[in-house]
Amino acid sequence: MLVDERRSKMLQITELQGFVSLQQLVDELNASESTIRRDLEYLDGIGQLRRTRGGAAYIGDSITAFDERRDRASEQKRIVAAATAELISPGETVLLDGGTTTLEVARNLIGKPLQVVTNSIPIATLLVNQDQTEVIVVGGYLYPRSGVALGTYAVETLRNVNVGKLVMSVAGITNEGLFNSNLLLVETERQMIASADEVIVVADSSKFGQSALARICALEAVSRVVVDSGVTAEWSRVIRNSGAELMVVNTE
Amino acid sequence: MLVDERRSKMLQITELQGFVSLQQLVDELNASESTIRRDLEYLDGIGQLRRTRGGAAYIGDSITAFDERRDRASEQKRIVAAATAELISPGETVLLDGGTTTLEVARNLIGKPLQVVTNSIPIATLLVNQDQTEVIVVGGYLYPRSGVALGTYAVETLRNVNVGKLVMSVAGITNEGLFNSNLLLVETERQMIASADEVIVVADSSKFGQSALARICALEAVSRVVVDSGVTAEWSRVIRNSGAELMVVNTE
DNA sequence: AATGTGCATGCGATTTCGTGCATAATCCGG
DNA sequence: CCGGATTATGCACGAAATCGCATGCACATT
Repeated sequence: MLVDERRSKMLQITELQGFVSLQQLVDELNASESTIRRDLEYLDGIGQLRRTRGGAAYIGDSITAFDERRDRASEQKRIVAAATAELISPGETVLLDGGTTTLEVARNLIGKPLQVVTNSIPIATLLVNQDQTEVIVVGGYLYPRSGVALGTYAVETLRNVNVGKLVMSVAGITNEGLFNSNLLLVETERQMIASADEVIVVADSSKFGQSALARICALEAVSRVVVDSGVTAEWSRVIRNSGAELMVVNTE
Repeated sequence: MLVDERRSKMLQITELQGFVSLQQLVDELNASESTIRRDLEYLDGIGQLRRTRGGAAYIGDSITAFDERRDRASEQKRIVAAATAELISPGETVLLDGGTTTLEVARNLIGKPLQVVTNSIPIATLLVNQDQTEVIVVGGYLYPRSGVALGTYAVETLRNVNVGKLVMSVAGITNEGLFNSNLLLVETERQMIASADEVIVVADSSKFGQSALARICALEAVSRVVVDSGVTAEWSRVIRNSGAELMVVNTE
């Protein structure tokens, strides 16, 4: 491994986590403790990070202005997201919708060789520097706060795309189908569904029975639903009757 | 294999990966270690890449360019970027190309009510949460490390866009016109120019006389050039003769 | 006081670099 | 077409930089 390469990876790890222990760097970079210390000394010297006892901390000027530590997913959401990521095999082409849950899924996809299509800027930011992942970003009007591209341009681009699997989250699931609370978003998601062979919906059990402003599609359009173990037997039956495969993840 | 062909491939490999080991170049190009060393020496000499122990690193607009020490050059870049931002009036629609310089311009646009179109994920990330700024992101294949969307999708989207001003940076400026080092990037930038009423080029004086792999356009296509005060009288004359307005920013 | 953890330094081993020189390829004027 | 000149390439070897291990010290905890 080259010197610059190693130092660059150190910074990447540090930025992603905020803090790193010296030991973690030793493990992940396959270098000796001394080498890591010397690198830290150098990087601290040029002001790229700050040494601390036992490791280092990242300093400011975050290019990924999305504070990933802010919208940290709950433990339960993380487990469901990890299970969803397991459904994606290396080499696949997958379309990731925006949202904190799918962002968490994306985190669990790091390291797999994949082609990822997304309209979410946070997801694109997360994956763009992973060498195994090829990222195609869907353009459009950027919705503030959530950082997802919506609208005509997004729909138009998606129309020219075809992917194996779509991973999306929703605001509500009822007998009538899937719901979300934003019309632009729903319009975009409809095209996503049309562009995907298989539709995977990630939801937590509280979403069942919840309706929202706009209906995305019927349950029949869904191939698979991933949910935490809080889901009731009744809703499990509804989902299975619709033809979707239900995957309940143990989150106790 | 021809000399230029080999060196061109070296640059291509280096740009794509960010780092390249000498050994990898030896293997992939079927040349001896000495030859590669001499090529690296040459390419480093003309500023196309940076030699490092054991290999080479890509020079250029990369969002992971951690080695950018806080020297006078980046201070210059900030001043020039700030002056460029002054050219943009509230209410305008502006297209921002990717790159560290244009990112710096974007920082100076914060607070102005604007409609910003960009193919740069870092710029989109920076501006998406500013209430006064409406962001339209251009989709496409995300180029690793620099975080800009390129390729067919990007060109296609840009074709349907029209903006008042385009702000772009380049790798080189000669009598022949503007140059950049990446074919996909150049293809996208050509469409940007076609979609803009006014083309503003931001450059530092060291770029003058520098050529690169691919030509973007002739000087006549440029409306305005912003540059630091290191530019020579001769180059100033060349630019003015081409019909572009030259804006020299005092960076002493 | 004993123990544990982190840090800086010195030193030998290893890798990489630059240079000199011989050989091969290419160019060019006649 | 040819022969000399120029340039490019490959190999070898001494010099220099880097890496990893070991040692000793500082500081905190038990």
